[in-house]
Amino acid sequence: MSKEADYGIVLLTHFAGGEGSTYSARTLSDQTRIPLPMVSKILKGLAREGILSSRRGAKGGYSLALKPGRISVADIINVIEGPIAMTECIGTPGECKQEPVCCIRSNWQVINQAVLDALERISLLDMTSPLSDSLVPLEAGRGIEAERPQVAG
Amino acid sequence: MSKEADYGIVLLTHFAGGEGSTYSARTLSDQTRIPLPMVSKILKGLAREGILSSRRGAKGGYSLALKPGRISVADIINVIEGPIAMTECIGTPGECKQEPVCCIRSNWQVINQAVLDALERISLLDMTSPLSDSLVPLEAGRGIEAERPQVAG
DNA sequence: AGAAACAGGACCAAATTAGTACTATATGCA
DNA sequence: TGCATATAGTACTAATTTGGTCCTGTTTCT
Repeated sequence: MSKEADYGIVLLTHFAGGEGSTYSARTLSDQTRIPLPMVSKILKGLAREGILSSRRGAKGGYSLALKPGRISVADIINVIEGPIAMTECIGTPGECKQEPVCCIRSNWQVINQAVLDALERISLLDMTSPLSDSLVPLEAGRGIEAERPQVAG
Repeated sequence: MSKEADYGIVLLTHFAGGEGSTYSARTLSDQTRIPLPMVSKILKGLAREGILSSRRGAKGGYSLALKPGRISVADIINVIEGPIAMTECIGTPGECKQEPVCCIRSNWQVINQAVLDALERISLLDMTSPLSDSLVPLEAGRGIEAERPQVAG
């Protein structure tokens, strides 16, 4: 994940913990220790995409455009980085020279979708308090046989 | 995911579908349409890490060092790209200036672990045939409320 | 001996990313 | 009205990462 998306989630979580308050870019930079120009850039983008609403001028700033329970981590990554894709061929089919002879593309789509689903189920509200540790990961077809492999040295 | 890891999985899946056969880099390059020098580089790395075993000289080549049911997708990504980490702070704690005031790091660790677990349960053998579509993604704490948010324009 | 094939680097070029800067515009307030 | 505050938009640069290549060994088979 890019730093911009990372920062974006930190910033938005800050909003979510703040009960609908309005924050200026400067305030957020101070509170999160993320450099001001970076904060500014990210917030501008999020406002353009409709995640934040903005107000210019004195006493202006940014606030969440939606309830924090209605925004998912997947949404945020999506608007900042573009579509979540583990492999290139997920996002841009037909662009890959290997595609005609590639027999694992459909499997990647299944895996990608599972991760996507997971990130879509985690809301910004969830991020404001500790997530349950008993998250159930996806189940594979046959799974790994017996013990873990001995790898490297 | 980097292209190198992507290619690596394609190549290894090829081995897994080939009943323990030995392949030369050139043969694999022909069969997968991945440029030879790239194939060569990747296979060398995988051999060094113990995923493949190699034989030099005429009639030499590479073969899987482990049963395909005992190697996970996570293992492969791990040896090619290094530790799977959605955010920088997962892999390198203490390096992030935001860490002292960051309250979502532990949540990222939970999410990261869930994805990691998922990828560890998918073996190379699984990749040789279509994965079940009914993979169950991780469950979030409270989850997203009602319908999806209206984002962008 | 010679061809086939891996081992190990060094190396380069292009793309991406992180971060900055500048100008314009809107708002609130004295 | 004038000034301070704050976002909007965009252009730019610098550094890192990545994808990809090449070369020089060494091993093994015929």
